[in-house]
Amino acid sequence: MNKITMDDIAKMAKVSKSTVSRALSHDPRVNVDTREKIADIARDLNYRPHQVAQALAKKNTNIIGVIIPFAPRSVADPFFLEFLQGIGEVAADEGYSLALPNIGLDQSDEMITVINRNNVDGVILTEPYLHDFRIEYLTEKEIPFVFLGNPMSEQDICWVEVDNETGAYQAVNYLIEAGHRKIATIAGNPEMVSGKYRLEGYKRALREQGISINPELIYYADFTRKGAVQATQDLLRNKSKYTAVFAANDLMAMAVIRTLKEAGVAVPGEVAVLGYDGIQIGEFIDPPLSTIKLPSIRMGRVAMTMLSKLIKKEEIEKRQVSLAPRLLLRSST
Amino acid sequence: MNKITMDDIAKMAKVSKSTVSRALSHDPRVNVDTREKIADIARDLNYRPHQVAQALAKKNTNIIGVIIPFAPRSVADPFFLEFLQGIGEVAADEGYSLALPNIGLDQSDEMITVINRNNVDGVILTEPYLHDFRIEYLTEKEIPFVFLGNPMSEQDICWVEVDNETGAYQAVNYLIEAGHRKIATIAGNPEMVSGKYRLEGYKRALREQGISINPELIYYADFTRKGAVQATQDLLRNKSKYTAVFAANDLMAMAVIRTLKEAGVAVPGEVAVLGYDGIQIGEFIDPPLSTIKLPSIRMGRVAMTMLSKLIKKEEIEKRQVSLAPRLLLRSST
DNA sequence: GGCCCGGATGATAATGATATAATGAGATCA
DNA sequence: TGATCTCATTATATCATTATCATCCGGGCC
Repeated sequence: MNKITMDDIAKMAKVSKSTVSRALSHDPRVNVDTREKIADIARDLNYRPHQVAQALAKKNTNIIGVIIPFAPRSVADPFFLEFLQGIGEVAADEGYSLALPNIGLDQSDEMITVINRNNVDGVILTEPYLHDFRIEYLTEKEIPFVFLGNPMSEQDICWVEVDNETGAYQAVNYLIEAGHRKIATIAGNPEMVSGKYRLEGYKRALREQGISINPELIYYADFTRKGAVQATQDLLRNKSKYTAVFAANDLMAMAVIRTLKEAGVAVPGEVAVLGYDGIQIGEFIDPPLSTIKLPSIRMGRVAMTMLSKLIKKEEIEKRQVSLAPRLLLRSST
Repeated sequence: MNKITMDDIAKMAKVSKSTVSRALSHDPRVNVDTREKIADIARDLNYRPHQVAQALAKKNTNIIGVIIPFAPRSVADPFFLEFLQGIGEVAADEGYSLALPNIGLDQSDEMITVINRNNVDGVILTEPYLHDFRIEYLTEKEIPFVFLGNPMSEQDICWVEVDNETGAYQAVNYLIEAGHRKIATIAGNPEMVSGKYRLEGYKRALREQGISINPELIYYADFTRKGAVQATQDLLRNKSKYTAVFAANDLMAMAVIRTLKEAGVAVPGEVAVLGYDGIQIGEFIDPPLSTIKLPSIRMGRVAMTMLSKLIKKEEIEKRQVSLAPRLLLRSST
């Protein structure tokens, strides 16, 4: 099947391909009549510009790389899919495609491949680490990027987040006001911003209410189901008393609930469980999961909108967007 | 930041860029010494080929398009994410990136955009329709493609599936053997292959066991949660008796369970519910969902492996792969 | 000595678009 | 009337590669 090119159209319209190029990109310099003639021919032939050639000449690909944690998290975590949905909506409107590089455990290698091959116009990153090496890398390469989550960098970086500390504070504060005094937490990876500051919020809530922080009630997992099961099993062997568990994400909260139930602990009767993220599936489990609801889809939209402006070098009124967490009470507390 | 090109390397190595190109692609015609010299320089400069230029010259992009139903299904349905994971693993191994075009309701437009712009080497499609127009389109354009699901076409198309009819038959047969006689079903979209044949399996199981098919117990939804809630509400108003519900996917099954529970119907006490897909999240709901487990990740791997061979025009021993469904009993039945 | 051969490399074209400089015709102005 | 300017269009360069054809050179053969 012969693909039709700009040259073909040029010949048929008896003009040069420069004119065709301009006509199709609505350049005002080309005469209205010729533009319409060219447009007609292009439509008749069902012509679509060759994106690769266009990308080479224009130096942009209209492709956005989205760096989502793949194994072991992605399959398990609907939160990122919701976020992706938000990105996708805006990206489609703005004419971008999404590329999902399959990021393994060693993100540095993958980053180099993705970025250095000059085939993305910008990148959306998730899960910032403290002192995230990717910032320096992308800055040096002059690739526009937006973070999901505040990477806590001194630089003026674009990001969208829901403040982790505030959200966690709000969560634990609620538990305290509901009468809980002994509150355990399954914290996330403390090297990640989200892991660290959700724990900080937990601690601040306890402190402000005059409750001493018991290190034996703080467990670390890696935001995965598996890690949470392990942590909960440790918790079950713990001699300290506790009446509530705050998990640093919903996925872990769900694992906590199941593990507790399997051990014969009633939720929320004996132990209340509170999650974080607000994934849709949370309402289907038993008991329906109380959680801190993040506007995941909206965050995706905001991130992509920001990235789009960044790429076009448009003015961005707010380069750091902090959305409000919302306590979503279902039945696990 | 100046991107380094092949020309730069050519100058430094004092050879032509033809030689550089050949050396870097391990062309045997180039002398071993010069090849190593060039390789050294390229490594020192951290050179990566410009993928877009490469794509233009070589006429392939190393990008695979994955057509996943976006709104309203994707966010909701972890099944596709699991499938995507499988694709991603193999794609990474084979050096392909994945592009996720944001497919809206009107798939035809999107297909044209994706395909006609010459920027994917191949496509993986999900959810075949009966007489799927995309087959003709892709065949004509000579774009390699693999379907998730048997599109029931006369042509020799590549696909991976778990036979819908068999899986559904197995599911319903189990219900019958467990003593159920009045079994309702929430069928999927009957224009989709999966919708139609899961219903066929349901019917055959009843027929073979000598149970008459009651059309009043057959409801149609569109594989979404929302549709299933509606269908379940209709079912609740139904005068016919029933003791079990077979839902054509897990997402709907979960909605069925919740809607029944909200109406005060005990699951599985009064009504058993059986799903289809085997998404991981199903084990967390109450009661944990019994289902037909599809090897979603494996299907992704198989599909991508097949597509890769198709692109390279390698021999494919089996162009149609049918994997076995597995009845996964948890507690909803 | 002339010819061929093959290994190694160079020069040039091709890929399909956009960007930039050049051109020609007609209008405007001093 | 010649110079300048504008407008529409063409010609050519550019993008960073790969593909194709050409060249060079030493060695073996007749």
